[in-house]
Amino acid sequence: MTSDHNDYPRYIQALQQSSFLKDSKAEALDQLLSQMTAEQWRAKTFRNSMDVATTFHFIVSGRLKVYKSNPDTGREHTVFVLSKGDVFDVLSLLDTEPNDVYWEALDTLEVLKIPMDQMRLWINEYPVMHKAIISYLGERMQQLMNIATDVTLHSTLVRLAALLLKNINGETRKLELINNLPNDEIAGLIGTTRSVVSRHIQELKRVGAISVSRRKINVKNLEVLLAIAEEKHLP
Amino acid sequence: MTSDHNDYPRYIQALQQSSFLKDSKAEALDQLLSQMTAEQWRAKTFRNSMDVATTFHFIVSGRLKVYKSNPDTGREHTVFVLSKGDVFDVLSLLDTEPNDVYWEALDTLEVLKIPMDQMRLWINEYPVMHKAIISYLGERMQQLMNIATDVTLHSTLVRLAALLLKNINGETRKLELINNLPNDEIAGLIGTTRSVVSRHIQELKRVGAISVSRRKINVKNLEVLLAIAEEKHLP
DNA sequence: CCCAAAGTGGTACCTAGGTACCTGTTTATC
DNA sequence: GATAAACAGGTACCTAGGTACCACTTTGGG
Repeated sequence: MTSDHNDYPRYIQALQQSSFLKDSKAEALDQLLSQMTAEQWRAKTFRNSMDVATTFHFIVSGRLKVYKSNPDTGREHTVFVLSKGDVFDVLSLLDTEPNDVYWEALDTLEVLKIPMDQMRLWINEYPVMHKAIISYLGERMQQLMNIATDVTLHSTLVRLAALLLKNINGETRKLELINNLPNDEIAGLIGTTRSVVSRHIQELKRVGAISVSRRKINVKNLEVLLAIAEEKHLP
Repeated sequence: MTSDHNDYPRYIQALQQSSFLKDSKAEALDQLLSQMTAEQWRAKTFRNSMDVATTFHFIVSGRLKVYKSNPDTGREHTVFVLSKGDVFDVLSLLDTEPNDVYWEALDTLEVLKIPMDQMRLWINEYPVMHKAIISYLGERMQQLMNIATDVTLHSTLVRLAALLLKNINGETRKLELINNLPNDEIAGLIGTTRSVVSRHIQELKRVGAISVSRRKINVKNLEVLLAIAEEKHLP
């Protein structure tokens, strides 16, 4: 892509905002963007590890879920929801053994893509990137450790309350990132099934913690939600 | 520690074997070991993130479990079992937010320790370490992703069978790393409770997949175990 | 060597959460 | 705008797995 492209400033801004590239200089980003191609994914399009192993992606807008599934039972577990500034797949970038993971667009997704080899070359040209990658991986590892143990250490109701709290914007008190998602997707995020989520949403409405209108969850009572998430809520 | 120490050759050998240090030169390892102190942990001694945040550890011998727990219920989930050549805590090394994790010795544990700051300095002197750390983190992340989704995607029996298969030595057909562990600890590894493990061990004995003698599990029939792990076993 | 106390494993009972079935709601087609 | 098809959510029923209780086995102190 050349710098006279219509969306060039918007793309540069998206790259600048990425925590993955946070220590990179402007000219390095220019050089990177010049090698990239823009692509649109319609909602619900998905790829697996094979498909994305040879291309590295930056998200410009939209949401993408990263999940594993059991084809025999149809159960899914969503590990991350990625959005603006996030990248995938970091593991392929590191040349680890292929890991069968799926990526699926939750909305219309705008990505910038670059061949994996070129991305590796670019990183080697800017050694400061190694530190950035390490801290990115460290953060993700910590998140993964929590996700890994959450399912066994806490009940589904507690996990649902914690999920809502994690995604509330401090100022607007509105849900971010996970708003507008059907019960299906919420279930995947806490490692359970849709019907259990539905049941718990009824319960949370009943105790006045939330209200639901047109597929949007509104938090009504933070204190109750906190009490549930911290397992202080005696039903 | 000076190079005239009795166990010096054994320690050097342990460091050489570590995948974390695999690309390091002999003199770099000497320099590292010179700054280290040996320490023994008796079985069942444990530390949390606070305790180990300021010291970096290398395991020389023995096994160490890394786990999270819910103090309200007493449930525990073991994330990793570390042994000879493994290191902890990598996340503290990266200066990420403290993560409340516990470490507990499963046997008598021999570690080499070094102040965290000195470890950071040493790494910065040997830039090849950055790549080693990245690939170490990548591998662990992949493992964590599997652990995170296993609990929701597979039943406890399937997870137990898979755990046994993962720890069988290809040649001797004996269990490694997890042998000799009480049902308690096995339960922590697959994210369930001791009683469920006990019940499943009865079941596996009944179908002839394993036998148990003096707290040691012996795999009798790999095919049956594989069928269960791959969910092809119709009970 | 005896006894207490801690450690380990087995199992009956019960409940959290999963399956299956249903109703209502939105989107696409002619 | 009518109708089908896909999508979304609610809930009765049932089972996998957790709790609680027991019995046996090992360890350590006098």
